[in-house]
Formats: sequence, structure tokens, C-alpha cells
Amino acid sequence: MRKPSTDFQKRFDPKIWEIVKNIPAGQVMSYGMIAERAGYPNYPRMVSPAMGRSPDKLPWYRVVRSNHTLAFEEGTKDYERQAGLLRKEGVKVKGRKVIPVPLPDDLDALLWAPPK
DNA sequence: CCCTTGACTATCT
DNA sequence: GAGATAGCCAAGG
Repeated sequence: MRKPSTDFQKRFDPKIWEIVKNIPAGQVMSYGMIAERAGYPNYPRMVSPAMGRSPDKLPWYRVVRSNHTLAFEEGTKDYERQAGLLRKEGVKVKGRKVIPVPLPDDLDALLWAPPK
């Protein structure tokens, strides 16, 4: 029996997924911020591969670039999917840009100790 | 083991 | 705003 997720899991720092999972709906975070929180302050690229290989469904679509643009090019299927999901949560998406949403002061606490 | 890639970023022109 | 450049570190060929 193959376990559909445990394999590559060990290759990535689980902190990445932990953080992404805890991003509140309607908010977005950049790869850099996530990487920083996960212990890789200067390695945002570590986050992207972790998204595509996520074991469970996680809100990968809440992860955008540092300049508040989607990582995908407009017109691609991935872009449409992400934009759609974000809009569904109330995030305004203008073309490739998303409207910055003010992050709560207790975001840190939220990410590390999410409410049930 | 060397080389290329990557859902990135910051900085400079 | 758009293009070029360097930095970052791991995975895969």
C-alpha cells in the first residue's frame, strides 16, 4: 500500500505547510514571509515546491508574491483557479494583482496557534 | 559530482 | 513599469 504523501513530506520542512494552513481566509501572505517564518529567511523558493507537493489540500492560493501579485500568469488555468478561490473568500483580484489586505496584529500568534 | 531549475526577492538601470 | 542581475539553497537529471 502506498501512502500518498509521506514520501516527499520528509524532504520539506513541515513548518511551511503548517504556516500556510493557518493563513486566515481572506488574507494572503508572500512566499518570503512564509519562508522567513519557517526558518528560511532568505529562501522563499523553498516554499513554492512545497505548495505543489502538499500532502493535503491546503490554501496554497493564499500565497502570493511579495508585491501582491499572483505567481501565475494571467490566462493560465492555475491563475484562474487561484483568482477564483481568492475572490470567493472576499479577496479582490485585479488582473494579476490582489488588493492588499491589512494583516492582524496577532497574525503571528494566529499562525502558530490557530483557533479551532 | 557538476549543472540546471525553480509558483521568489531586492536592487539597479 | 519593464528588463537585467545577483542571491538564496535544495532537488533532480
